[in-house]
Amino acid sequence: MTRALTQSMQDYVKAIYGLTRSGPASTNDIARKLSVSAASVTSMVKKLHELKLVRHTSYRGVALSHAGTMVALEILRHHRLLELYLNEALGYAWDEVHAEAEKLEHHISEDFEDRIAKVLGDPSYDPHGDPIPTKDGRMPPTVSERLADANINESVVIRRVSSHDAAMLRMLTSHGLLLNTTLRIAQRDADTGALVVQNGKRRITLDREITENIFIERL
Amino acid sequence: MTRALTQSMQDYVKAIYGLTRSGPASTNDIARKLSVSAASVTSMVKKLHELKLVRHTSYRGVALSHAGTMVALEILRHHRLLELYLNEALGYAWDEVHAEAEKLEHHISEDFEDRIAKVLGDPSYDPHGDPIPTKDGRMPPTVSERLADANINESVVIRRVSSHDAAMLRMLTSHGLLLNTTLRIAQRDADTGALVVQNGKRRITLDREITENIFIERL
DNA sequence: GATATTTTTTAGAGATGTCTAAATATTTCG
DNA sequence: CGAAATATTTAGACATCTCTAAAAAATATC
Repeated sequence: MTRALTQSMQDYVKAIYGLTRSGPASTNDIARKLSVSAASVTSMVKKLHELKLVRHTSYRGVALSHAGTMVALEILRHHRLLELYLNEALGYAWDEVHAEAEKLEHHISEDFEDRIAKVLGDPSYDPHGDPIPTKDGRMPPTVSERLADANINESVVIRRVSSHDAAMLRMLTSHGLLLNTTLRIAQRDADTGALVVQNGKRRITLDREITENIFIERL
Repeated sequence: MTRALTQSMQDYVKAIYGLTRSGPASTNDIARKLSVSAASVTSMVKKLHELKLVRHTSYRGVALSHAGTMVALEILRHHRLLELYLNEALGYAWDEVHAEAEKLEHHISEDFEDRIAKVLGDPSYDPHGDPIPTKDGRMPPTVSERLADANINESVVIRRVSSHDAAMLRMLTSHGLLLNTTLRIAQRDADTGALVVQNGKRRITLDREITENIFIERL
């Protein structure tokens, strides 16, 4: 902890982390993700650059520095530990945890973080199957294959649903598509990419937007 | 919930609540309690007055309106439920709960409040023995007799320690002076008002500042 | 390759909540 | 009672984070 970052700064760092999985983030991307104007992003990015949390060249996009990445991972650890805690200790459903964790993540102490981690048995994954960064900034391994890319007739297990869209999560729940559910790919719509999957006796059609956010393990 | 109050407004409302147990609060009192300048208080009080949360006449002190009191009680409910939750569910000591609850109280949802209340069995008292306001703004009964006013040779039970001073709470812990501990008043220093109390085999001297914050039940 | 479109940045302003310094009101006390 | 001390308010400034509008740079299109 070099110095206290404002909540706003933390939100930007977190947003940039999420947007730079593959290459630098544009000003517009960040603005869209945070629902602020592009001008606001430019000015905040300038501040983060001065704090050495991001690298930025005008008109060329933004990337986190090592220090910035560490900050992002710490926030992500808070967020995902909270999600799991809300789920396991307080009975929140997986579609409810995100919003509450979002509000709390900036306000818990290191001590609180340590205590809930301990109560949870030092967990590696949150209720969506997303990895919880360790205290020293390492990321537990995760499956990276998308349901969208599975083959017809293949059997797969849902290991991660990387979405904060509560409506989508509830829809999956209603069809019995939870973490660790095994399903078989029945058919694929050549035009839209939508998949029909077989979950036990149920057949469910999932459009591409959904199948791209579901990560699987092949059987 | 008429509208969202800023955290700062909530802090002022809470401070005013705590200062108006007996008569209106002065600008200076509020400034001292919140560690801000008197000028800041004047300007914030003006805003709270416009929101109809306080009554204020220039140079004459501030009091909460009914609406303001309801806001204060809701914040207090959050705070004390959190304190108890931290204590019971996460193993925080009674001297550690205040600081953490202080940070979280503004950021939990109604849903979170309801869930921890339920887990705790809808409790009426926090780890210091302070009453937890009900959801509809009623205050559970509390003892109001101070240890400071107990008589020599009287036996009393500690029912409430209304202090956020962690050092004082740790000192009490170290002498075995916890909630529901029975003790006997051995002697009183006529000058300073300090009491010597007998807790089992231990004799402990408590100065007036402390005995005024310990509330008791007479036996 | 010049022009049009899109993206990003700069400039300047507004809201919030804080401050200090100065002015004004109230209270205390000789 | 009137002067001194204290308390409160006003005035004006500053930091943070946001915005819109306009300018500048980069990219796309004909």
